[in-house]
Amino acid sequence: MHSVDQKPENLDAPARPKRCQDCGVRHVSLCGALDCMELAEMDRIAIHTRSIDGSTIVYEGDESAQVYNLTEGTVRLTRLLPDGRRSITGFLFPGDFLGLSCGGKYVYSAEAINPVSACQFRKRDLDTLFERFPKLEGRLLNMVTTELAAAQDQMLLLSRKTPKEKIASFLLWLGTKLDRLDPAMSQKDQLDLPMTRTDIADYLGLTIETVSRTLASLVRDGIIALPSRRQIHILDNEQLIEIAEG
Amino acid sequence: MHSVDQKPENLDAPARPKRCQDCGVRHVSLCGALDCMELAEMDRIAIHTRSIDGSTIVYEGDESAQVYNLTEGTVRLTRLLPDGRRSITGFLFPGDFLGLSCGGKYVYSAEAINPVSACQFRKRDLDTLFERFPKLEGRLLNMVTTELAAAQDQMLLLSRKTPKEKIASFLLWLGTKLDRLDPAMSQKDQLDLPMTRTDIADYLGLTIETVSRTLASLVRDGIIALPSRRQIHILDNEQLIEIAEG
DNA sequence: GCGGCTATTTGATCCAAATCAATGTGGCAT
DNA sequence: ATGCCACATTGATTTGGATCAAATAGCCGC
Repeated sequence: MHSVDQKPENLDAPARPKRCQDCGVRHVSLCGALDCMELAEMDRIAIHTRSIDGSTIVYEGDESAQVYNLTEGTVRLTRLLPDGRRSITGFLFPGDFLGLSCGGKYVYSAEAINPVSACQFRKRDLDTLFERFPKLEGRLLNMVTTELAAAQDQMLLLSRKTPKEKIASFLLWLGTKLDRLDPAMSQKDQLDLPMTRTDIADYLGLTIETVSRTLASLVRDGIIALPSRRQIHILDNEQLIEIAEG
Repeated sequence: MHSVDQKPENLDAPARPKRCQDCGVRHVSLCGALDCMELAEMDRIAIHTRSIDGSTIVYEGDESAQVYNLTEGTVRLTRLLPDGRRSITGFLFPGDFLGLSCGGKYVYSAEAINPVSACQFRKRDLDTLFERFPKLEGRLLNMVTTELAAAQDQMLLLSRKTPKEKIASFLLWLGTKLDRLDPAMSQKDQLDLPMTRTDIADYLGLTIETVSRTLASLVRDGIIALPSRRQIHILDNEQLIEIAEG
């Protein structure tokens, strides 16, 4: 199905993320939710890891002893049915956490869809940290709660939206995500897709053919342009919003 | 669409939940995750409320100043598209929390589908409690994380399972839920549905006709029986499991 | 630039589930 | 009991998106 079976490599001399300009600590990019002290401490116990394009970072069903905080790149979370049908339950971007799930096992596989860097923590180290910084847990609670709300949006999308609405919602969502990553550089109307059509299809509960045809129809209507396979220009944001919701 | 527009009634002399046999405190049923001290304190700041069948407890988009802990009954969480298409993103049972979502607004409506009792907290009271019992937050984090995993299961179901697989998964899931509520009384193979066919359809991303037909086909295959509209006997659990996953 | 490979697009056909349309059933108020 | 009404089932028809099947376009190593 997918040839992705390398464990992430912990480099011998681990590449460290850049230091924060403000406070001098290295970056665990927790969406700006942490103060410097917390950042510094989290960084102290982190191992910096890299995963190459296509490699699997965690495997569905594996013992979940590690938690990751993504610092670079994009990760897809996948679930499989025994016969190979696949669902992508989410994409992770820098700042997102991976592996927080309670209980002993990961409930999804996480695969790098481009070169990824992450800070890796042992779960029990993190627990120790929670005791020293009780507010950390509250911040994570907020993050997970936000994720849950997003998951519910996705359920509405998957169960009740048409392919056109799904694609429109997806493009708008991706726009805000990419914009948040680098507000300076990105023009919100010019998306660089990190994922393939297959990924989009598995994220939206469609086939690649339907994704392709739906994008084509949006091009025909002058709402988007496809300068290349991995680029999408949004020409008419207003109308995209209109399509996304009845 | 649905004639559900009564705010929950805070009874003048609020009915208090039963005291715990072990420790004498009143029940905030947090899935057994709390110790007696925490329970007692949570109970102290709770208002006990009741909602009648069909009433809406919280409205999508409303200011979310209240958190509820369900003690009796069943609640459905719904999201609507502007044109009325509906998705039920989950059902809540006694012990479940409602309204934890961060940010200022509820992201779904919550409706009682039978008579419901709940302990109601002001969010800021809960925050105060978190400071006194820092572990509480960690426990909630675990609960929300578990919910998130369930949400991802549901995404796989919605996007990639066939109607038959959806119904089978639903029945198995409901069985474990109802069983957990009252392990003594319930026989796991005899389900009392709290929800209508429409609710099931909106939960599984199907139409009521398809729900009805699919149940009928399971009856034909001798896998379940429908003694009445709100009762389902599971005759062949093994096969139901087999159907639920390819 | 030239194969060779994979991702993507496009076209033709099919089928499962939605929609449309009755019909049946159970619960409840009178 | 009776009638009413919302809920549920069952049947007929339609259709949107899946599937099957090429064709095309990038992209990489050489």
